[in-house]
Amino acid sequence: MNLRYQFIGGRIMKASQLFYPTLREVPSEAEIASHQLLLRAGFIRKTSAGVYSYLPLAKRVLRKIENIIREEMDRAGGQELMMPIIQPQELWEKSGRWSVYGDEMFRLYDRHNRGFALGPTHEEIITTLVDADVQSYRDLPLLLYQIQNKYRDEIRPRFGLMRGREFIMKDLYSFDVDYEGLDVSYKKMHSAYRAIYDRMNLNYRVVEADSGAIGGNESHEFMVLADSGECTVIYCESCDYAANVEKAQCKAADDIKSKSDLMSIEKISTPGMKTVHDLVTLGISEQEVLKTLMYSADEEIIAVVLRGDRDLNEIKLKNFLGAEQLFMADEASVRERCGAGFGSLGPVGLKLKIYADLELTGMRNFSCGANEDNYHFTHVNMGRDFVPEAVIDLRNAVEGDLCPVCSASLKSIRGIEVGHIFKLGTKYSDAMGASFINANGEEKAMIMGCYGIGVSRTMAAAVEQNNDDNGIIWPIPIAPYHVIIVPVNTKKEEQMQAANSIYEELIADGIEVILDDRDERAGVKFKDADLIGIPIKITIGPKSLQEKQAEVKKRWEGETELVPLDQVVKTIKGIIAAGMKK
RNA sequence: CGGGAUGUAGCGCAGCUUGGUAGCGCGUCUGGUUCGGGACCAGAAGGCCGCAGGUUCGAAUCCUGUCAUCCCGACCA
Repeated sequence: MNLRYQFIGGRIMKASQLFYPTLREVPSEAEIASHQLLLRAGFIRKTSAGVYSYLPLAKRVLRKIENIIREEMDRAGGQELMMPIIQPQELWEKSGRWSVYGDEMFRLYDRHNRGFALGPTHEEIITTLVDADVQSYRDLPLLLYQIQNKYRDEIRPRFGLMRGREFIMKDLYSFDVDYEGLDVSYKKMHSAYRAIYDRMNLNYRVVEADSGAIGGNESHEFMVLADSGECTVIYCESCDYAANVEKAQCKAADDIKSKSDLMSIEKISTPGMKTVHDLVTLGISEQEVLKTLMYSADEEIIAVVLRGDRDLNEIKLKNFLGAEQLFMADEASVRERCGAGFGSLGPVGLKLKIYADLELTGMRNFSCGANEDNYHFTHVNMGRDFVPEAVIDLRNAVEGDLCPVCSASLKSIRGIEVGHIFKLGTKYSDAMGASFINANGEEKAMIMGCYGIGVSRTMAAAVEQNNDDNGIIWPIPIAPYHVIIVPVNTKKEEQMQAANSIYEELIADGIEVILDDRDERAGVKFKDADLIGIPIKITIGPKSLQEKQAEVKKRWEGETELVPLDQVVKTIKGIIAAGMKK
């Protein structure tokens, strides 16, 4: 393999000149490993909440990630372009998202008071662009991508690069003549994404996802597995099923159907009891309680019922209802409609549409609010005491649920969403009027897909997954430098001579290497080398030098290997080649 | 947006209760001794105590406002 695989810029490779200000102490604002380490190791500095400067080491990592992405996008037939960050209001009004996007969108106004958005995404621009210059089916399919800064005024930026307000993203948009074409483009991207994360040596999983506000019907997320992840992934060890918890289906669990006889409904006094947990003090378990939630779905108040210990999945509810807006009803209007406040609600006698979770099918004789403050019913049964509008899958899947595909027990794990691919269909091509003339001379809307990768977030995710007490451990394919050479004492000429000659040889072979020529004590240099996470460290010290040897240590392993000086370059090349392929 | 916390030197913090002109550790600079996992000694530089008002003879400290940052939550009754 050719190690001279990419030149990512930067000629300064001597630590004495490199700008990587390391910190001995943890900045107090940083909570998670990637944030702390990227700050401490001199990769990033905060400019304002959720907005960061990327220092030279970080820039190199970003370039490597970008280059891997570029190669795979190009291989899949993508063409790179670049679109503006500043986007005119009128484009966003055309798609209807100027109002829909809300506070998440940074807005600014020019001297003529014309509105602009700082692009949170680029569907509007690209669709307009393609509309203007693509008229014929002969020009399709088209796969266009860019790597660009994006802006989202997050409610709460957090965790450093994980959830920033300015971030780097690769976004590709596909334009096809029909849905079969979209399937082809989607599959190309799916495998390109796998190739990208494989090449970066990240431990990830592809999961089924909800396509959310962007619209469309098929969607996958690429999750880098890490405890600090903001997403919960539900997956099956017996088959390939994996889904974002927002999407994960719950099976109707026939086998847990209660066999007890139906008992008569009974009203009990429950003074002051408002929560499911309160009822537990009466000897009723959370599994025997029926929880009633009131929602306002496009102005209509509805009731949702599910088992007391379960969590409602609002996305499932929203999708089922096809509602534009869904939020919990306020207590005043609930009291007006139901005659009781939160905590005393139940489905019995309710004159509202009731949506019941699938799991309730298997429940008998449960307890719920009586729609009268301080009273509950026990021995309530669905079908007899109330009839729901629909019985559907409404709850969040949890570990131990049955796999919807193979019925094995599901597991749950945390993940960082680093990639997301969508089938969009014609949502934007319709809105922006992006059409073409097909072979029969008919005008048709282009069928679109969009495919994103959080570049800066991927860098953080890589750190999150690859670190130890001493610092970062970069996977070789995205490490800022492959090798760091540490002469134990820069004042000893023979050490510097040996270090320099290895340094020159490695550079000549296209290997990216830092020579730590600083007049520092060995301990300081070792600590910094570990902190910034360079995968391979070569130590030149008096002990081994006497034997004409250097010490080679992999950052991810404990042992040091003694290598004859004239074999060092060969050894290093071997380690890198193995690390690039892994 | 709701709740909580914090703003004092590049970083980490003390001082604030009980007002009296700012301190510690790390880092930085100079000199020396050291030199294989964040050395030691001596010296030095560095602060509109977030900002704006107010109280007071006097404010980092008390009061009001404001801004910023971080954490939790944002509707599971």
